[in-house]
Amino acid sequence: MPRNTEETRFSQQRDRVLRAAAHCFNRKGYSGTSLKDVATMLGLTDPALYYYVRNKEELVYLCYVRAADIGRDAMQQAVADGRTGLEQVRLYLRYHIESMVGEQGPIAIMSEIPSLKQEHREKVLKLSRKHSSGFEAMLDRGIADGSIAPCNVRMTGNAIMGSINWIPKWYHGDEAMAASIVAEFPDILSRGLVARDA
Amino acid sequence: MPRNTEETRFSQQRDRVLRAAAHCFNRKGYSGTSLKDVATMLGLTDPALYYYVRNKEELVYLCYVRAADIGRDAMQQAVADGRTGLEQVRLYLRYHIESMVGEQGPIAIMSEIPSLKQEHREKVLKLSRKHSSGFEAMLDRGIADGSIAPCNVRMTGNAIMGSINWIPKWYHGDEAMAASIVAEFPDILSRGLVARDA
DNA sequence: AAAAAGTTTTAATCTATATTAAAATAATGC
DNA sequence: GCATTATTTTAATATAGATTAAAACTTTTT
Repeated sequence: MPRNTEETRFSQQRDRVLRAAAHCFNRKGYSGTSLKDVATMLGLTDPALYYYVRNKEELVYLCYVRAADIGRDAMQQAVADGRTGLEQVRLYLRYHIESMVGEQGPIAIMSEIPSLKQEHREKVLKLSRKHSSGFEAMLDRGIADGSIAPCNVRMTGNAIMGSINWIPKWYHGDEAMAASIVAEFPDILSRGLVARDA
Repeated sequence: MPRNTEETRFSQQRDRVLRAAAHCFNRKGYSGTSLKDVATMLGLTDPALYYYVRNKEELVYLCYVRAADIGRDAMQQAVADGRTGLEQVRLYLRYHIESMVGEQGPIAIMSEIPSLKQEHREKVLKLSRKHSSGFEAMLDRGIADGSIAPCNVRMTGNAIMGSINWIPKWYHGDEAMAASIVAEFPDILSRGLVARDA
């Protein structure tokens, strides 16, 4: 019991740290936000953060891993829930976007991977590539099953993922806006994919 | 003659500075890139940059203004050249993307506007909003003339612009890739807009 | 070819902020 | 209530990198 509760409390607190950091990083960039910025946001002083992360670089790294995990979860769920490739894409968009603008709080944009130290950079790039491949696989599936019109999956993936990645740049917690994004984006981003002949 | 040639040489050099800076900023962010990084890229030492810009903040500001100008030019040209709203959108996408991956060298992503000092921030935000409105106006025009299916222009604009803004994050000068982007993106991004009934 | 203007460099300063160390406070188990 | 562990703070250190100043080239002008 002790081990367990302590661990959850610790990791809960750490998650708060990561969310606060994501919020700052999304607005002012990695080096643009000081640890003090993040700490202040949580009502702490900067050195307190070192209780949760080894250093600033690791803080970013963990934010990115968290972002990747959330994206992966959305995709897995979508693949499980959707029948056709098109359905899967639509569900993925919905799930992922719901996470981004919802409860899970701000999710870090992976915009400064180059600033990570080699080991971390490679791990994040790996996750990132995996996510891209996963998305392209959904597109291929849709093309194969006839729900998606043939297209350059690589470029289509880049286009759609870019649009999603950019959301945290202009969305900053406005509730009404969140609803609007969830309601509109999946459709806007997938409308161009559907096979005409069906 | 003297004034003129000197001025062009100066502004040409300054443009090289801005392009080098944009390249660095796009990869490692504002505070993540040192003036030394930028200078080294041009075969200079850091203090030399102060001959072209007042300080680092102004360097970013000028990069952003340059980016805005290029986007504006693309849009103006598109509005001049296209008949229907849909045509204008397509041309704009093509022109803007051609600029981004072409001659004009890397164009800065406006991802750290919050780091600018108030005066500059306001100016850039103004340009940015103007650009967004311009895009939404093209969409409205298309909906009015029947070339574009009715949609939430605000969100559709956010979606498409986000996709474009993200390009410099993954495109880093590969020629073949550039051709592919120019060939595919305009179509990928506008396919979802076209009115079905036509 | 001397003077002036334009451009870049070397050397010196200055500050913000990441990080560490040690101490203090709060919480928990016994 | 005491001892241990967890969490945060205050105080001190260290350094990178922006900025400034003054000097050295370089190019242009006359």
